[in-house]
Amino acid sequence: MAIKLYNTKVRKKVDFEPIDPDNVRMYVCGPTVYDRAHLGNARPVIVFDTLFRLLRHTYGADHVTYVRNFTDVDDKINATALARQEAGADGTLEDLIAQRSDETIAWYLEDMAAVGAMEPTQMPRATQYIAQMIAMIEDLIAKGHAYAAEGHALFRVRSYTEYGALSGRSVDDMIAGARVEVAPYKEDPMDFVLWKPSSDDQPGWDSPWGRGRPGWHIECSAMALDLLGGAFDIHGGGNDLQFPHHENEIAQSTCAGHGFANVWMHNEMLQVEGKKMSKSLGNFFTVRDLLDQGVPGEVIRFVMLSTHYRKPMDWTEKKRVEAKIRLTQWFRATDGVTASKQVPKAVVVSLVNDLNTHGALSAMMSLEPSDLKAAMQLLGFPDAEDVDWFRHGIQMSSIADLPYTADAIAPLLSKWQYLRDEADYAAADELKRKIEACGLKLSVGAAGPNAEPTADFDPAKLEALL
RNA sequence: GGCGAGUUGGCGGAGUGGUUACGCAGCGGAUUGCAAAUCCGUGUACAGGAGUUCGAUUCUCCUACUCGCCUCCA
Repeated sequence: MAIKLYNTKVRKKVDFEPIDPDNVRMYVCGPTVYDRAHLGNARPVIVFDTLFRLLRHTYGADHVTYVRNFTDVDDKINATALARQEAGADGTLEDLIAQRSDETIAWYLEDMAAVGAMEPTQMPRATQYIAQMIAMIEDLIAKGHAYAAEGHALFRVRSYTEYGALSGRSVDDMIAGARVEVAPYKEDPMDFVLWKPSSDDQPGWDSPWGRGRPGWHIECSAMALDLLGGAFDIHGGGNDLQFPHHENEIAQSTCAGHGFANVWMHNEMLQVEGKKMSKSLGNFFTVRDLLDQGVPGEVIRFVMLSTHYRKPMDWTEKKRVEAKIRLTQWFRATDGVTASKQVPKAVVVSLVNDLNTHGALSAMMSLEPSDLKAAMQLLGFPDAEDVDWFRHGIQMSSIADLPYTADAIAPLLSKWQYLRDEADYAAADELKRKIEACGLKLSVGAAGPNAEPTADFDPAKLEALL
């Protein structure tokens, strides 16, 4: 089935035709590793992970290369390292910077794994590509698209006539907007930094322009070239990166003589209860915060996939609750079931249509268990057999296989059943009321009475009932 | 100020030039000692105005409103 993707570059959906079906190549802008990933950071990760899975499903698992970088050259990382040094931490500033990056990367991978994201094929770090960046800058200068000035290297925006095409802006309009940094060493206010000088307390590398560090944009161009070649298939990221980051990447790579990405994909932003997530509004939280609050990663993933990636996604408490209910039903339906070999067509049809994940989830509402399981696997949901919170709930509802409170619950449920069998409903209801006061919820299924713990479950109260 | 996206039933959220998803909630029913769960049934909504058309929620233009980006931020 042909995949259609919305290409920001041409502002419409296009049939996706890989340059090489045996090696489909995708680059996604990764995080700056200075702190825990917030919920908004998880959106592109989940979106492009889903695309990665779809591409693997379509072209074969070994025929897709997915590169996502780590930006580990950044002033916020430096600031943390410097603060630690001043607080008396051992090691050089370089060590402390590396330490901060390393721990942040470990957190990131842990949190993203929790929401079901596979690791990309390659995860290059900016600090490993300094030489390639310098080479590319030198090439741009040699070709007249960049220049050195006062320890900086700058991209000459006026030398690239297509500048602004991706984001639909013109250089003149932007200057009219007057929100550009004016600097004496710039030929034109729109020119952006490829390389900048470092002071002694900042990390730096030797370069033809003196000791310094790369600007933000050049790393993606250099890494993509090295790992994916001069032309590749898909470049993704949040739509806040469209300008200037992606515009600048295009300018750099194109002027260096490379084809760069054919398809540009941008996900919309995340909101929380209808508002932008921000520290000042007090609605800012990380993926780890949610996980620690007991929100399972697959619930986060479900909520993310329930809105199309090109629409703003509103994270709400209500959606979180509904997602968990839905997933519980699906896990219940697929527990112990063998997945179908083929993913149901209705699900694939939605996904290949510009990653209509909501449509896919909708189609999954009416599937047979084995088909549902196959679809869930394609979308990156774990198997029911591997989900701890789900297993725990099942265990609690099975009299034969209860955890530590089994001895307490079993006789109580037996007694309740006995009273009901005897039609002594007044006594049965009274007992039910007491048991439920302990935070258990009673129900009657085909196999007999069940007890499921609620959030208020208190084993101590249960012990007291005996 | 510049650029862009969006506005669908009570809510969430797809999609389509004519037959109008899906989920939640609601309502009716089955079942149930009562519940829960489950099952069946049930809802013609597409911001406003103008235009194109035999016909527009779907295309074009205008208006209103919302949101995002332009500044470290996915």
